[in-house]
Formats: sequence, C-alpha cells, structure tokens
Amino acid sequence: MRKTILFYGLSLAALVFLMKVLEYRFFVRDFSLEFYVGVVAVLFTALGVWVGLRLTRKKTAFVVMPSGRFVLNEAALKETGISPREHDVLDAMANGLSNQEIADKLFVSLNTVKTHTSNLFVKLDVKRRTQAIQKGKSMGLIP
Amino acid sequence: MRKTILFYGLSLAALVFLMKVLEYRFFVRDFSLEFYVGVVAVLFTALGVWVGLRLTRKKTAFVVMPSGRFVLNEAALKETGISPREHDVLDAMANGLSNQEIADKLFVSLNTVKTHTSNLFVKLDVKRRTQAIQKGKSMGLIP
DNA sequence: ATGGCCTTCGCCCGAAAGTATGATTCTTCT
DNA sequence: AGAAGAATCATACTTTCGGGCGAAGGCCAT
Repeated sequence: MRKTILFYGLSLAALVFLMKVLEYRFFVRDFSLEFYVGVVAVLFTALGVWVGLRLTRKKTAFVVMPSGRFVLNEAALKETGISPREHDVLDAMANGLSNQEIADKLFVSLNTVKTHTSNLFVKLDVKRRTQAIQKGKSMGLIP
Repeated sequence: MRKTILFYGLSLAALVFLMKVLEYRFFVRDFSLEFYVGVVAVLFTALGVWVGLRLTRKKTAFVVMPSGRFVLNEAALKETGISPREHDVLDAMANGLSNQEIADKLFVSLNTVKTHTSNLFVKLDVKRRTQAIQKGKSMGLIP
C-alpha cells in the first residue's frame, strides 16, 4: 500500500516537472495560455482515469474452508469478549433471521435480542448485521 | 449512452469556463502560474477519477481471489433471471454495504438500489438482505 | 459483600430497509 | 416499427434496525 502511494506521488512529481518544462518550452514562446492549460488538463484527466482504475481493483481476500467441518475459533471469541448468548444471536443472524425471529427462536423478547445485537456490533466493531455476519465468518466465529 | 457523452461534454465545457474565470480572477491579479495550473490539475484529476469510475462500472468483472478460486455460477444466474445490475447490488450487499453506500458506489440513486434489491429478493425468493446473501453464496452467485 | 459480568427487558426515537406503483429512457430482439 | 427487458428514478407508506438511555436479578470472584 505504501508502495502504491509512493508511486502515485512520484508520478505527480514527474508531471509537475513536465509542467515546468512545458512552461518554459512552449508558454514563453508565445503559445496561448489556453493551449498550455489544455495540455495540463488532458494530462491530469488521463492520470485521474488511470488512478481511478487502479483504486477500484478489488482485493478482498476470502478465506474459505472447503474441507471438512467448521471449527469454532475460541481464541477469537475471547479476544472479542463475545458472550455465549451473543454468539447464539450472531449465529441466528447469519442464518438470515430477523430480530423478531431470533427472539422467538431463543425464547426471549425482541428487546433482549436488540441488546445482544447492539453489544455484538460494538464487540465486532461493525455497524450493520450484514457486516457482523461477514466479520463473524472471517474470524471463524460462525460457519 | 448519448446522454452520458453529452454530460461529459457539458462538464468539460463547464470546467473550461471555470478556467477562464480563474484566469481573469486570479491569474491577472498576480497569482502565480503554478497555483493556477495546480487548481486546474486537481480539478481535472478529480474529473478523471470520476470518469474512470463511471467507465469501469460496466462488466460484471469478478476478480477471482488468490485463495479460493470462485467461479460464478452462470447457470444459476440465468435460472433466477438476475440482471447484471442486480448482481452488482447483490455483491455490494454481501460486502456489508448499506443501500446508500451501494448507491454511491454504483453512481445511482438510493431509490434505484431499493428497486434492485426488491427485484433481487423476489428472484431469490427471500425476504431480507441477510437471506439474499446466504442464498447468493450457496448458489455460487457471489464469492 | 461489593464490584463486575451476563442476561433479561423496557421505552423512545431516528435511520435504514423493504413494499408498491408508476414513469422514462435505452437497448435489443422480433 | 413495435414489443420486451434493462436500468433509472420518484413518491408514499410500513416495517425493521439500531442507538441511547435505564434497570433488575443472578452468578462469580476478590
């Protein structure tokens, strides 16, 4: 990551240098300012397109377990401080259940489920249940 | 498509106009050429990034990840009748994005995303986004 | 026994998600 | 040319989530 930033920086520097060259090569020779600016504009537009393309390359590594059974990562459980009940909720959540359905399944009230989910989000450092599921899976908390 | 081209043209025209304004507002008032050019450069770089993002949002383009060789199940795609755009939304959804974030990422309005998600739920026969993610994964629609 | 947890539950409120319906534009296929 | 399917957006409405309080009982360690 640092390398790419450095690379962008160097590219910018190179372009600035090119600008200076153009400035003394063309501008002083009575080329119009519009022309000069136009060149700069085109150049930087191209740079922008290129950077835009670079930036949107996806990288999201995904760790899947095609083999046998799912093993719970208990170390991660302790690190995050997720309680057994919260873990139940996370599991139900990952199965696509709504809070109300989770409440019915666990025989508790809707409010209780909400409390659990809220605490869960804090402990997982996420904002939405979809993210919680994602993170839970990647951490080996749920299958 | 014609409209987008027209839009780009207008954007460029607007920027050129802005350039002229800057030219008479700042340049003649003894601001340095470097400053002026810098503003132009930043402006057009931003434009370039934006254009780059817009241009690359076509194509389903799922980058295969190093450690799991995900292959899109195109048969399932046809069976469910999920459109390319809906597929984009599903992917973003699985990455834990909110509808608003998806809208920003795909350069469309929130309402459009909602429409896509609704159609998606019907086609996947689910009721919630969490279920859509589950089903999407199990059907090989998303990594 | 006191402080710290987990679990349970309540209320309020705003934000996000989802449903329904209709409209426009554009491409593609017949 | 016309039908059909996309993609886009809008408006209006309901439901679900999520945050921010607070609180009570149980359990377990220092």
